[in-house]
Amino acid sequence: MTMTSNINDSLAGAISLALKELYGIEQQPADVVLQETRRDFKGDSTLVVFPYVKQARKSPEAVAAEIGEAVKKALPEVSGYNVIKGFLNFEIADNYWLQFLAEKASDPLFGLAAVDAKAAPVVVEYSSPNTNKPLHLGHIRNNLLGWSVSQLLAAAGANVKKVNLVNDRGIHICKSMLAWLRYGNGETPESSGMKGDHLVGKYYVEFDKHYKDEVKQLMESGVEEEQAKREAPLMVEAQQMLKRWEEGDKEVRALWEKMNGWVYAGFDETYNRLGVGFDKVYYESQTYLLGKELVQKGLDMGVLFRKEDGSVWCDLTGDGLDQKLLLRKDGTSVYMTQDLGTALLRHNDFGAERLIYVVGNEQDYHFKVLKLILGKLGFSWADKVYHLSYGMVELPNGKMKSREGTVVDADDLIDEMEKTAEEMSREHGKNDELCEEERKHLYHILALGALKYFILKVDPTKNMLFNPAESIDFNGNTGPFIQYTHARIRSIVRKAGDLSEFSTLNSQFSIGEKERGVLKVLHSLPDTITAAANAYSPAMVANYAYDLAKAFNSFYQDTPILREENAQLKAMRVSLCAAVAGALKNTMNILGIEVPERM
RNA sequence: GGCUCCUUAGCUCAACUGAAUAGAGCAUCUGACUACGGAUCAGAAGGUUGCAGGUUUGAAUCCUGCAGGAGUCACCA
Repeated sequence: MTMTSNINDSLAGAISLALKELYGIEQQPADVVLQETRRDFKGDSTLVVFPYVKQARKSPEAVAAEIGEAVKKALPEVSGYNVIKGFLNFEIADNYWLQFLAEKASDPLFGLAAVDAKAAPVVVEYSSPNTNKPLHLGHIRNNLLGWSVSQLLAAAGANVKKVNLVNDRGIHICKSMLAWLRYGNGETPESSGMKGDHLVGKYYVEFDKHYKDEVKQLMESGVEEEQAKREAPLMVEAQQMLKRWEEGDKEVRALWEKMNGWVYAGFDETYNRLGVGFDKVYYESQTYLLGKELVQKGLDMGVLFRKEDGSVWCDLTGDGLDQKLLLRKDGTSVYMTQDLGTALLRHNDFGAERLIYVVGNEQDYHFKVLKLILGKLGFSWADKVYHLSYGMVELPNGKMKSREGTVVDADDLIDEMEKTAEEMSREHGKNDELCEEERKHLYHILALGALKYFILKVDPTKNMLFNPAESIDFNGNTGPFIQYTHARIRSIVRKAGDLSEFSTLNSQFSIGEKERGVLKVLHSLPDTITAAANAYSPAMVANYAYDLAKAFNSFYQDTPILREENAQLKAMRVSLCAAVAGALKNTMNILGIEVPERM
């Protein structure tokens, strides 16, 4: 006998049938809600019968008992049931769990859906940095989320394409360029020994400093603040530079290319360390013109309008919003203009089923407007745009502020984590067999395991607090705890050698509570991945991996595995170990976290 | 000020579409090692789920009001 369906599906089907036969209640199997039986009660799967008692015209206890009896008769996998108030707890036979282990959980790809490469892709945009300063903690959450959500959707069967949209043009870039010209003395990454993105960032800060001085001086000479900000010579010059850039001025373009090149080299290094990547990279410098064309089209269609000063707007007052600027009076484009263009381009490039944007919740308004304007421009696919809006990262002493120097730099943070991982490993590790290079790699994956898990375990939609001290913790609900569990299991499996696969046919044993506990967590993996993908929530996967590791550790602590004398039982336990290791590896992989063989 | 979101143990976080006694980790305290890897496990303590109402057989979850916090309302991105 081979297993065809999941026990919960069987239960739902049988319950649906029983409801109809006993009480004439029409309830589709898909609508039958089953939940895991709470630890304190006997059973594996629970049906709450309260919703049916009114129609059944019987007491909750009676309804539960009648359904229980009918389901038990219908399904051989149900070994029994018990009723407590309106809760019907089904008990699932050992054989079901053993068969599940042998036939499903042992598959290295258990829980992962096959990807149809021909299906319309789901395009995930994430990272999308500005090229005027290096990546910081906020970008880290974005990058980890983007990568992980992509992995997650793929695990659920989607044909995912990861894209990055580099914001390589605009007034902010001009600020860095201008400051470098003025104050840089020809400094380069080579001459300074600085990473390119950090060097350019330094001049962005430099601009701000001098600009503020100018504003202050103007105000002291009696100019109003607003006017001073607008008319400070540095600002005027930066704007002129942007204009020259848009006109294709050779000198400006050459400098722009040089400095952006520095930044890209720096970014690539950071992306590599974070273990993220893209299928396609867009540059706004190559796409913003399309946005301008769209604006012209909108004007022709009459859904946009031009003001007297020449600026172009979209009127959204009918949608309860404001008017939105799309082109400045000097004809240069703004953020929204570009995003309109890139959305169209991306739609044309991929014929996407969904366009997902991993962008912070500070831009909720922007995306609301983006979808509205796309709709007004007549694009039926506007509703395929999905803003995966994630919360801000805060520090124990409040928000990150560049002015106050509280920005946590991505590269520094990774350095810190790696140092700590090395210290921890030297103290606790069992890695004598590893060579120097392997050890370096180990420190790296432990450091990133800690960092990634710390960030991804939190519900993406919520703001989170990043406590540096806790993020490098290796105990409790952390990445390294799960990595450790994996390494330990792999050690057992290696020692077990090639035990012949256990067979459920002649198994002469019953499974213990701890084993059943682990099997049940394993069993819920496919459902967890589906639910997590629907919710775009790597956090659900992270918490799953932790639950599995904990269930396993508890089992491991008081159950002999290699010391077990009953060969069948031993084989089953080794098989269980291997299955858990596989599930940990796959779920951590969704989070972008590598698991080591030893640590 | 308008709009959006948030508030769960001392701290950081869970709780899938409303269901049994709201769960973990950290920190604190107590146990378990000549170990199939102790970076572990077992246990104790810790809660009026911001406050006040309402809907429901049943509310952390849904509705209303209030308080506190965040974001946004740019010719920045």
